[in-house]
Amino acid sequence: MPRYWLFKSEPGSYSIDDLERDGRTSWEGVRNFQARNLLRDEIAVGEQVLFYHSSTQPPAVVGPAEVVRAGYPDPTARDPSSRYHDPAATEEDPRWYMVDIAFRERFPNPVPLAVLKETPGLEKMVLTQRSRLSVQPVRPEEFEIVTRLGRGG
DNA sequence: GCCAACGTTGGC
DNA sequence: GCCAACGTTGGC
Repeated sequence: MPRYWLFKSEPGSYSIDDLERDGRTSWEGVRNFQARNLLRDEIAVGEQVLFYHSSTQPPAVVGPAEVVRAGYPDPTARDPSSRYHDPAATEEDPRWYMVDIAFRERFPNPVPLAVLKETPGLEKMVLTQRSRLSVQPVRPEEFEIVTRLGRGG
């Protein structure tokens, strides 16, 4: 049973435009243990991801993407020149993980956070309850509702 | 720019 | 192992 996820990114850092241009990308830089555990252990190839723009006006889900490579060590953790460098990461214990995702679609109608908050069926979304988690699970019915809104229906 | 929420760190 | 201090995220 495939599962669904939501990945947050500040568009100034990496946006849906960047993903569309690149085709695919590695989701580096996640430095939160709960999110790390999802990336390392749970998220599987073929699963769908809602791409969310945070810290922007308005914050919104901007389109779906797809997981094309499952969890593997995030090399930026061991790169001293990276802003994501973590001295605690070693080859034996990489500490931080990432997955690769591919562009699938850009919503004609990005779905703002305010709309998510007032849409029936989305009351329990992790996004509105534990908003700071940058990689989070999405229920199948939530994915369905959000993609319908994003496609304009 | 403010500030609430909350994850992480470190002293004890 | 607790918990206060601190830092970061992210909506507003």
